Amino acid sequence: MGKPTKVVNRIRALRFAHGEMTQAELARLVGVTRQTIIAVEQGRYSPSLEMAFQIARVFKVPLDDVFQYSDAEG
Amino acid sequence: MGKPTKVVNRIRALRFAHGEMTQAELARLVGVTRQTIIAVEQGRYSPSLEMAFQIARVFKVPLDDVFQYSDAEG
DNA sequence: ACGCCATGTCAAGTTTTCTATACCTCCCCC
DNA sequence: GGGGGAGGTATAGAAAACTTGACATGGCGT
Repeated sequence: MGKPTKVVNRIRALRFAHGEMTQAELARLVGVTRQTIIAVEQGRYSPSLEMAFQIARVFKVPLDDVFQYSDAEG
Repeated sequence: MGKPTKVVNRIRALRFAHGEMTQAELARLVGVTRQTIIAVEQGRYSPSLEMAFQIARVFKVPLDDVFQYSDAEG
């Protein structure tokens, strides 16, 4: 299942916009494992608020720039 | 423990700024239980990203207006 | 004094998020 | 034609978030 999540994200785009940053590198900078990044990037589940803030911080953008709430779904 | 959380919030202030909205009413609008609102408002744990977006939506403000990430904290 | 409402606490339980291993495919390079 | 790096899958289990229900306190109105 995983319930496709109401929150969408631009992590993949932001990674490539930041020097082709790999999932492993992002995971290291955020302080989580690689599969957590994969799962969040794919929208299999939405991250904790703390992790969301840390991802935004890595990319030096506001949180709303990484994650958007989509009402239409589920 | 509960780990005092690196994320702080202005939920209480926003509730009072919105017609003295009660915790129970906010919980109803967000779609969670009253205890969850209490715990998040007190910073006992940080909410999921979805819940954070829903709270911001109730108050009609951006997410960054409700929650702030504070690096300094143990 | 009494009831009621808002806030808060505790404890036990479920669901979701996250970790740790392991393994798999595809592409590129030597 | 083998090795390595990047993305992805699967499983089991820990940790955090969230629920349900019961109970305690203080303020307010009657």
